[in-house]
Amino acid sequence: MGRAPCCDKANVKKGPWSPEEDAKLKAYIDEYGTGGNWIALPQKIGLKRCGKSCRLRWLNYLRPNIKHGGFSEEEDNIICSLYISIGSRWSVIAAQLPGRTDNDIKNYWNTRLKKKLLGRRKNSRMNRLSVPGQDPKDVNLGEENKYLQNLSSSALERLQLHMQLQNPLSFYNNPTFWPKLNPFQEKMVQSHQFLNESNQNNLIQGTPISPQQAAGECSTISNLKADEHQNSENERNIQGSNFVGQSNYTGIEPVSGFTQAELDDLLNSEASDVLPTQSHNIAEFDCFKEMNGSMDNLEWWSNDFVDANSASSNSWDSATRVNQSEEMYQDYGLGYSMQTEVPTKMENPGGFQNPPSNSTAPKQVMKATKLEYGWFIYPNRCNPSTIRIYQWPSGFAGRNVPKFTVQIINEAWYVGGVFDVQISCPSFASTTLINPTIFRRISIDTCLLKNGRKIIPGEVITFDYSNILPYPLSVLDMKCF
DNA sequence: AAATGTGCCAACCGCACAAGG
DNA sequence: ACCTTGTGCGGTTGGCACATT
Repeated sequence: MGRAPCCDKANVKKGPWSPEEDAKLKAYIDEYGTGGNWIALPQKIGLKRCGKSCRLRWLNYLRPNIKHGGFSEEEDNIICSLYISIGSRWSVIAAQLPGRTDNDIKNYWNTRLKKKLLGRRKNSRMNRLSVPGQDPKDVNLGEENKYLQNLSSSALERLQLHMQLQNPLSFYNNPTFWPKLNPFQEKMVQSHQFLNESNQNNLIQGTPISPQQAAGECSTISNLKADEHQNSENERNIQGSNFVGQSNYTGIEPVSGFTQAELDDLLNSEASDVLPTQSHNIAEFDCFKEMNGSMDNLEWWSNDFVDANSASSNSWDSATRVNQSEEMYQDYGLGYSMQTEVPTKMENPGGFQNPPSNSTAPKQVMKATKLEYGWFIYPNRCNPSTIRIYQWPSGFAGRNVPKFTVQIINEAWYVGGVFDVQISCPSFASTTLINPTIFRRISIDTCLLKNGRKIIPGEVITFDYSNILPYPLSVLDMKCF
């Protein structure tokens, strides 16, 4: 037996709203509010409309400060980045764009932005994929085709977008497109070249880390405990003078504290080898100490990884597997034109003074230990000098959403280059400076910042973009120099 | 000029979830 | 524990406007 209809379908008007109906609804809600009952509302006003229809009309059209059309490049960036990371959670995406409704964004994505980003070659490409075994080289293609066919269209889109960002001809991966470094940065590039090459051997070349692998990475994150002393030092500095002096950190340590053997092990591990150990080890994280070691918190963290393996948000895992046949995608045009958006000069974010890169002047550090909610970072691909930090909304508690964590979206944006990174958080009085940081293949190791670990000047930071399930709310800016 | 195709967007539909009885 | 109800969300559709053939 089906569900009872929410209203008498025979006696409700459908279709476009008339100006009179709009006026009635708006006048009533302006004066009395919705009364907490949309179903009863149309009868009170005398509208022959379904309550759901009234709600939709109000939320999508009549509500104050609603914007229609005219999406800016900045909004495009946000929508795209969030779609790649969280998929079609339009309401969450809409929460990042004041005045925009989920319906508006959904329509905009489906009718324009998706085409703009994915280009028109998708179909021909996918058609080729549907004929396995044509190319003798594609011995494993049949299996992967099955896998691809099982992906949702959303996952495929996100995968394609992701793969585009890994395109070696893309802006992100092609140094010739990058803005020129200042002399200090050039010097740092040269002086750290051998480190880059050394680290490169320890990196997972062109291969996104699956959620399972990410879980594995977290399972080894207790290696970071060795840094706790340094962190404590930093914390004292932060809470005291807001200054972190030059660190002795050499940056030679393998990525994320991994040895090559550990990395190999990680890459060869099956999820079943990894997941069972995670809950034991993550209990050692600072973040859980901050959260009083609550098992609830432990649970959401575990669920986060489980969710990352589920169908709804698994495209990162998908990327890992499909990436084995990356050539299938590599000649996609870069649907997203950002070359023209590269600023000719790096912007100084408003609100604080940034000391010269080679200055020995004290630098302020963001007080990051008391994050009430979580943060995640995503790159503003339009403006390569800017990435953004998002904050978890408190309202999502109870929906298996982490109270706080730090995540990253895509590593490709950062590939190569040396940046001084200054994190500016308006809600904090001070800022964090990473100076210098070698961004070779970058994604924030979620655990590094998740546990409130301070970013140490001179250290090599590894970002991990793989296990992302953020529910963003507010935006803060983080800018690179 | 008519037919057809395409883009766009408001609105609808059905499902999932939470709250309350 | 189960059922009912209201709400929120994402996918889909219908229809209008404009472009192309």
